[in-house]
Amino acid sequence: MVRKAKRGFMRRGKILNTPAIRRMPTYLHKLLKMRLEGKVSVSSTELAEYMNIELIVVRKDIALTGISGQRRVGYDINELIRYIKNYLGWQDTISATLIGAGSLGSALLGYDDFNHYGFGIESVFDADPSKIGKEIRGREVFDIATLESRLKNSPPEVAVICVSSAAAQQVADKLVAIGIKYIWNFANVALQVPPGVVVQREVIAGGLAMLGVRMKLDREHDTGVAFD
Amino acid sequence: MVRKAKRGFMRRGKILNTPAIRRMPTYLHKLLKMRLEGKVSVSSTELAEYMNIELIVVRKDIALTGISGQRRVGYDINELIRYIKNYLGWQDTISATLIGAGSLGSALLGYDDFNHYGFGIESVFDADPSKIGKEIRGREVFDIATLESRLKNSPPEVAVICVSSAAAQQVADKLVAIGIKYIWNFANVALQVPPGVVVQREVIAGGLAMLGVRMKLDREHDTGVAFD
DNA sequence: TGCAAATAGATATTTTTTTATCTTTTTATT
DNA sequence: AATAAAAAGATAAAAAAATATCTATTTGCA
Repeated sequence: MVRKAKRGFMRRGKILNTPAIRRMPTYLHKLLKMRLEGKVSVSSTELAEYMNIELIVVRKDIALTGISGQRRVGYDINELIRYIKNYLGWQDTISATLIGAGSLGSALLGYDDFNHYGFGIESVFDADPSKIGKEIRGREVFDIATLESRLKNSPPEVAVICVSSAAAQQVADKLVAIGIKYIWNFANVALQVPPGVVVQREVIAGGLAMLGVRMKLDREHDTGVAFD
Repeated sequence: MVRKAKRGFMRRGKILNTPAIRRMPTYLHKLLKMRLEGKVSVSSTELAEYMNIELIVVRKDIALTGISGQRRVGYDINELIRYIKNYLGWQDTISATLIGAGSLGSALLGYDDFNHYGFGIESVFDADPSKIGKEIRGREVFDIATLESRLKNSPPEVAVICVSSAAAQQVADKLVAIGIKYIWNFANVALQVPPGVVVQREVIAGGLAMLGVRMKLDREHDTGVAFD
């Protein structure tokens, strides 16, 4: 029996497969490594074994990128790298600024894969006088008070927030003010931003939550249930 | 991991609602803050507005914890905190060791919320001679060569891997050898571990992938589609 | 008192994601 | 050349997650 929805659904056109998108960098990392090792093709079986996930998931994910493989052989590694990057919008370099030069910010600056992913952090800001003017991983740390004047003329596409949760909203407001539309937020707060501004939030403790639940389940009775 | 059902299907006794579990720490963080501010009850409406997600999602998530709310009022904050912690298996302290005292490891050591979440990093190991013996965030860094002798008698429940991707598998092998069953892996590799050992992997670039896809979609045609 | 509004709780439906199964192609082997 | 096996590709089904809708309860207020 069909019951008519009052206002119907906004069809999204099936564009954002979140879990699949999140798996892509892992494929990419492995593929880049395989390419360095001189390999030229890869099967979904191989990737599934590496990732410890079901073969069919890998095939579906790869299909999302639109690539064609060769039966009985697999996919051309170079081509697959290109297709994944393209699917993720990583074909050209994404310009970024980092706000917060603490240990997390420093870790991100040192994250080698960003080079391969075309993610370029071009400037670093902090409010801590003991950090301003110093270099972190080869980049000068600017006073956050100068953020507007330094960036407003050609703001980067993305801002990465690595400040304390107490300071994050204030930082976000500044970023919005200079026209930044994409924020990657590592602070432990849900930022309030105007419509049109996209916030991608990283909740570090999310993984700990998964671990906790799994430990609890194991304690209760051991099951062979897979989880991610 | 290979779960082969020739025909029909296997019923999973337990359900793991991954997205819901990952949202829990965010609720928890907000609730802890509200409690500090002296609030005693909270409605799902309030939490939904804070999180920028649908009200009904919040209600479903809260229902998972098994708490009962009061109609027209909401949930008792203290009680909800307790229920969420319990749902996540965070009611007692989880003992942990950290391998890798670089900037990411340091960031985790400084992550205040872990205290509230009952996650206790009790020891820190590194292979870098320039770090061994030094203190990081008040903790002495031990030589990873001493990992076995120091931990084998009473291994912590969880090990956090914050070493380079090149070293991660080797570290994981050591951890498995001393009987650690839960690994929280921040290195950019899929670790190979024996059955029974649980690896929770944090893929930092996953969020960047989401951002990239969103930017691409916006470029192609501006839509008002929400995403996470 | 009675009504409106806010909210939890329950149920139903839709959409998304994962998993299963079937089909085709290609390669290696006998 | 025939055959078997490995892999992609296609289709179908099931499970998981999100969303919509309905119901009951409580509170504040006219």
